[in-house]
Amino acid sequence: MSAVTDPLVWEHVQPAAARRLLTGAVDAFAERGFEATTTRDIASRAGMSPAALYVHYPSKERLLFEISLYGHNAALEVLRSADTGATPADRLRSLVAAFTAWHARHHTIARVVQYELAALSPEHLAEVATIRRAISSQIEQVLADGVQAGEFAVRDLPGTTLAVLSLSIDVARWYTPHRGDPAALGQLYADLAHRMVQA
Amino acid sequence: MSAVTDPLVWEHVQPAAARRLLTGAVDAFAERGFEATTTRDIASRAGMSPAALYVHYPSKERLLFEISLYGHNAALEVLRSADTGATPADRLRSLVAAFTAWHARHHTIARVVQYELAALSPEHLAEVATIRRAISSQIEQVLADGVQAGEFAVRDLPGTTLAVLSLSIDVARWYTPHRGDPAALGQLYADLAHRMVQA
DNA sequence: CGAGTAGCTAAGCGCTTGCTTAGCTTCACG
DNA sequence: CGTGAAGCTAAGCAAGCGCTTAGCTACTCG
Repeated sequence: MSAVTDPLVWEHVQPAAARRLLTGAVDAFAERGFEATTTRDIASRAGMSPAALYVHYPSKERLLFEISLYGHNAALEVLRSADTGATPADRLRSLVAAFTAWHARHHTIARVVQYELAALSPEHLAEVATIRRAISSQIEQVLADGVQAGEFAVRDLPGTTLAVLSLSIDVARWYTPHRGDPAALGQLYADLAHRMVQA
Repeated sequence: MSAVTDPLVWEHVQPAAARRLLTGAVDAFAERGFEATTTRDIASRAGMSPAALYVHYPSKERLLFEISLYGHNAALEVLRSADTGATPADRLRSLVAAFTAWHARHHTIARVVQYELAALSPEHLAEVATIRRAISSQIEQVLADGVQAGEFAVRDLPGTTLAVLSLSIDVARWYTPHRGDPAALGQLYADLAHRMVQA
């Protein structure tokens, strides 16, 4: 049950106590949701009293925002560095494989990223929404390039973009480590996505 | 924002006051999640005092369970009556179109069904889990039939089953009425799913 | 050494939560 | 007409919530 988030991902968070609080919050938010998680729960996962949380973060929502912002940026970065390949087909396969594998490998972070948007303040939501649009554009561009090159046959470009993203995003909902290797899942999904669009 | 659930769907819930509470709960759970929804919120959507809720339902969780159980059964029923067609390809297209359109048309119910499982009691969760397995089997069987008939080329049957389901389920996360006609979306997704598996 | 600061805890404040109680009104039915 | 059940509300209870306060300890640095 208690899937403990890899602390290496959060090495940039200093001091260590702030990092322990943050990883505890990721696990709690992913397992039970933001609203069902108490500040006492987060603090006790970090081995501290509830008040210690407020030494490092001004509110529970701010903790969520830091996780969500970092997670969105990480996902976008994964896409940007995976947009490689000679043809649109190669690029699409690389993008989908990387995006899917990220959602599996970091499924606790991904769950917070994808399913706790409603708990963000309007200002914070607007900030991550910008990143979400960039993520979506990255996929849409490759599909458009593939159509232009005659490699892809796509009837509804925005709809198909959303479907390709959907496939990877939904991994965060159901994935657990016993469901297999993230990289293998990425390959399977790259194949499925490619077949969805190829001419 | 406040997408009001079609009361026609809940005609079997009697008396009318119980139905108003239930549709209010569906809307509130879909918009804000089970944990963020208060019994006062549900009651006020039904135009009643908080105590009136307990005349009709023993707890907030029971309200969630009735919604979730009904929603799961409705989704399974939609699949069972859509499993028609001469070939596995026709059957798959029909299943995916119907399942996808249901998630769009009833996206508030679907959101509760797909994203509030963690708030159910262990006993209630076990009950809906049975229905979820039946839903999954329905798709897996068609894919297996298609492979046997040589119509489909599927490397990883459980993985592909999950992917096909994923595509439709994720509709509940992002769909709003302004995103177009549920039936058209169903056709698009039927096409995408078919292409994912065809030999 | 002495002062300041960072990091923490015990205690608790004001408020909201799910749910209960007591009692009122309406209406079917002998 | 009288009685009981059904359906509702006003009021409120105990528990738990996010967050604050006051104060302690350990460490850095002039």
